[in-house]
Amino acid sequence: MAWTVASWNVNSLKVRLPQLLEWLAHHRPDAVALQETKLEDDKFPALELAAAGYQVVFAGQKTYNGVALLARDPIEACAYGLPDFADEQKRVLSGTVNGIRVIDLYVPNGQSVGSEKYAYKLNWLAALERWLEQELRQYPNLVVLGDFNIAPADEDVHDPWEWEGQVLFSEPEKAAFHKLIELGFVDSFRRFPHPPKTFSWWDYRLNAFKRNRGLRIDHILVSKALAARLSGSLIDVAPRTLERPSDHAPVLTTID
DNA sequence: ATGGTAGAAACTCTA
Repeated sequence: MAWTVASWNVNSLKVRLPQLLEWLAHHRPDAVALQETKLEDDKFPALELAAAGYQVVFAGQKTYNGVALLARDPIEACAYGLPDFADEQKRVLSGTVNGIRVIDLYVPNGQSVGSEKYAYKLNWLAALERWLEQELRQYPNLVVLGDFNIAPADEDVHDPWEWEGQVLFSEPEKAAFHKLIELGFVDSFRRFPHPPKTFSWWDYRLNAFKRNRGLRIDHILVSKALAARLSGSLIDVAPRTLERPSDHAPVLTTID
């Protein structure tokens, strides 16, 4: 039986809940990782999602960040945050669904190369790498997905020359992404053919979506054991065409 | 040309 997992940076779950419910009804993914919920936990729409057939776990805060996992079957052994990296920002949430360990990430944006937030991003990614090395040993069936805020290769950027050296596409960020891959992950999207210039995020400004001036910064990495079972991958741009969209499109991967 | 838009919240920060 095929198993589908998705990731979507919703940029405010309060605003995007109607779009999310519609999207869940249409795609019926088995597990979903959300980022930028921007909700404190007492405001999380657990009842609405339960009515849609999803169990939920979440780690939120006011105004910024916030992650959540949704699944049709129970989410077990939940864990919060990066170990050995004290952080008030709610960016990491883990759980086991249908025997597959799922880690939802909202990687720091980094703001601009050389800024304090950029240094925080690189330190955060180094801590992530150390942790995922251990997680891979513990969980052979491991999915790490979310908003990585890194476009890993030229093919993932509408204009690599324009973006060269910029945050989301700087060499240290790309190096950090490739070190994650080298731990033993596969970028599920690139296991299947896609049209050129397929992206997952477009700036709200300057008609970037209409002009397809996007980046592919949302990723679903799967361990080698799961990579052998991949049967498809997709970025669903439809929600980005709606009124009042998130700036990110959902990404999906199916495992047989 | 260093802009512009969106979200949350509070007249600014983050992305």
